[in-house]
Formats: sequence, structure tokens, C-alpha cells
Amino acid sequence: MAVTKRTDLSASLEDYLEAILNLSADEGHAHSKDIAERLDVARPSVTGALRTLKSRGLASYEPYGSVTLTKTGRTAAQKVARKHEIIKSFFVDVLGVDDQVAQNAACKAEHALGPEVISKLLSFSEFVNRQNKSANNLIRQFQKFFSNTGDSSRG
Amino acid sequence: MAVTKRTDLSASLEDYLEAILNLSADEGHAHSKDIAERLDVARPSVTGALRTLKSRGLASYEPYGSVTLTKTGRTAAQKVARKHEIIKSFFVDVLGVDDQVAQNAACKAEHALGPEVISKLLSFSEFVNRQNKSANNLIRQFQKFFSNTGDSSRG
DNA sequence: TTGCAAAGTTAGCTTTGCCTAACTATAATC
DNA sequence: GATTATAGTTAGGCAAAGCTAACTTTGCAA
Repeated sequence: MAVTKRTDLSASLEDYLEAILNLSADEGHAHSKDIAERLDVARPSVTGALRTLKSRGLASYEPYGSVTLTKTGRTAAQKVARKHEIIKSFFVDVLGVDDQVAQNAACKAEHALGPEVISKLLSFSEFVNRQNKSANNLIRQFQKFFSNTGDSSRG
Repeated sequence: MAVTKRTDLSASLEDYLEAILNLSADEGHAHSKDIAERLDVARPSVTGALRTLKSRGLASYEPYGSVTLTKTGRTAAQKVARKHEIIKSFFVDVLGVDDQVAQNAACKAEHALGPEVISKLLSFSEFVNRQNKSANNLIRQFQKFFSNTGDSSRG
């Protein structure tokens, strides 16, 4: 076996990595304050998390400086972000879940699903989207099916 | 609005409730030691959790006695167990994920997905299973599609 | 009925992740 | 260049959830 990082990331640390990645993409930089806002967390919590990420070699960061991801950190962050996209797009495109609900659910589920499930979920979405372009419109059939049977939104 | 319990259950407490429910069903009773084994946790951790469940009115339990769920507790436990089943059966029946992998993923995801997603997921599985009985065998089509494109189990 | 093993509990500690309050550094403006 | 707002940090604390080691109950068995 290759010598891989064995220290698993907590859900919380994954969230920080993802936030840094997204902020860098969206704004061009990740400031501590913006991370705090995006994750709805107090500023000191970010300081602590950044220290941890740095000590694990996932983020480059000096006190009062701005944050960038190391190669390892970026890879990990991208993995999480990719899971997020795959899950969300399944929820929205296949199940027809409301965008904001799907967004929130994906935020949580991205920490729970491993590579086997994610890989199949992605393929399944692709498969369904492909089917969907054919005459035999699977998703529309499901929407119809759901509106007839699935209104058991209780509990 | 009706006066509902506002105190959300943590993932951990949900796991305890589910374990108690399942043990009661499988064995006829839930002993502290068995809960510990099922959740792979030390015995003192169970004692603490049971105290919490009792204080929240979810489980009936006296020191050195055996554990039962209150009405409220059973309802909550069933909700979790139902989520578990719905998620797992989607993973296995629709995605074709290995049973044990699906079991583990469902254990985690059951705490992450809310009623909207769960309800649609259930309907979707039902829909697909129904489709599957027709000549137009959706799942087999997907399995074929997956074996051609989806072998990207890396990352 | 004593005596021991298994189950359960208590005590005390650790880690993670968050918080508030108060302090310091940075930068921006006058 | 002094002042001040904003960003960031430190200090200190809290709650959840787990652990080990050691103690107490309980129930079975000799």
C-alpha cells in the first residue's frame, strides 16, 4: 500500500476546507471573516480551525494573513465539493427536491457518503439525465408518479 | 402551532434510540451491554446516554434495570429506523450498492436527510421498483450503463 | 449461603468544536 | 501621522460524547 494520510477529517474540518475552496473561487481569496460568515460560526472558531488545518498540512496560513489551501488541502476540499455537487444534483435533477432544501441536505450528506455510493449516485444521475432526453421521459414520469402517491410529507 | 418538542436529537442519541428499538425487536429486550456492543461503544457511554434519554422522556430506565422506550421515544426511534430502511433500500435496490456498504452509509446518512428528501427518495424507489417489473427494465439498464461508464471508483 | 463473574455504574479525564469578552494588529481616513 | 473601525487573536469556558480504571450490584452456582 502507498503511504496515505490516515488521519480522517471531521465533518467540521471538511466544511472549513470546502468554504475556503469556494470562497477562493467566488471571491478570489478566503478571509477569516468570510469563512466565519459562510459557515455561520464565530470568528474565533475559524482561528482555531485554521490552526488545525495548518498543523495537518492542509492550509497555508499565518496569523493576520489570508488563507490558501496546500495541494493536499485542495485535493481534499475538491473531493468534498464534488460530493456536494453530485448529491445536490441528484436531489434536484432526479428527485425534484427544492434547491435550497437540496443544498442543505447535501451539506450534511456529503460527510456521510463514501466513494462507492457517490460513484454510483453520479452514474445514476447521468443515466437518468440521458434517459430523460429520450422520448421515454423518466423524470417526468416520476414527477407524475410522485404527485399521485408521494404527498406523504408527514413525519 | 401545537406544542412540539423543540429539542433536536443529536446523531448519537438517534443511534441509541435506534439500537434500543432494534434490540427490542430482535431479542425481545434491550440490555445496556448489548446496546454497547451494537454501537461499538464502551459500557459507561451507554449509561450516560440512557440517563440523557430518560431525562428527555424518551426512554424508561432505572439503574441496573432494562431499557424500554416511551411512546415519544418509540416514535422518534421509528422515524430514524424508517429513514434508515428507505435510504438503504435505495442504495441497494436502485443503485446496486453492496449490502454492507449500503448499511454503513445509511447509518450515517439517516441523520443528515430531512423529510422532504426522504419522502421523495421513498417514492422514487417505489417508482423504480414498479418500472422494474415492466418489460422496460430500468435497473438492469442502469447496471449495464454503470458497468460501461461508472468504474471510476477512484477518489 | 457464600462467593464469584458478569453487568452496570461512578469518577475522572480527553478531545472536538463551539461560544463570549476582551485584547491586539492592520488599514483606512481625516 | 493620529485616530478609529474592522479583522483577527487570546483567554477562558461549556457541552457532547467518548474513554479507562475502579467500584458496586446482581444473579447464578457450588
